[in-house]
Amino acid sequence: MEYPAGNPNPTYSFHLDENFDPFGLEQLSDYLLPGDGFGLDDTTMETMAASSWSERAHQDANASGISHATECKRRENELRKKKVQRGSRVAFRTKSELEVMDDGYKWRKYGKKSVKNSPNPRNYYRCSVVGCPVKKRVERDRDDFSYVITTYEGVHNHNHNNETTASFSSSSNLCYYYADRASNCSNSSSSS
DNA sequence: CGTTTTTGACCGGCGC
DNA sequence: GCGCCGGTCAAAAACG
Repeated sequence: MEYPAGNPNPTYSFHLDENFDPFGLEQLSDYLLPGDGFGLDDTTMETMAASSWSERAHQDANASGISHATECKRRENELRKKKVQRGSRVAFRTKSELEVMDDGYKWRKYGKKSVKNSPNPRNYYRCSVVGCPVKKRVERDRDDFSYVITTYEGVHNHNHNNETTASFSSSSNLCYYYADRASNCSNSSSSS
């Protein structure tokens, strides 16, 4: 699929320029939640972050019928392993009707899976540049379908191509990234 | 005709 | 072990 010129999603506010480059936020990604920790509002997220996802773990433990302690342990192991194996990881939650947003890179889809406890499928993409290790996942928020969760993994070993980044016009928007501290990167840009 | 999407198969980890 | 679950592969189809 070829992106239309400019940003296909007018409410998508993140830029790859000096202001906001998610790929430069490696230090934050150390605190990211494991995969199924998504789908929270910011209040819950803050609570969760403060308690090491204890709250969410509790919910999931109840849902799957295992003990809270076991679920917490599982999550800890998951996070630790992924930190070692995968390095940096950053997730965004964006209000959008479109799921695929132009972030300045070209992506090739390589998988699609339905995930447990969510009616929405998860899509897997890899950076089209050969040898580049970066992957991303895109899925709708299980709790609020008007939001899209995009998770980036890894760091590009090349520059983003300028053609697709050329013109960005974005209005103000909510865009949370999942880190130890909930950040509202609401951003209004008047550039065209 | 080269590249990307689609989609079921496959696989490895983990809980039981 | 077995089955579930999330992630990836790969062949064929679709695309432009």
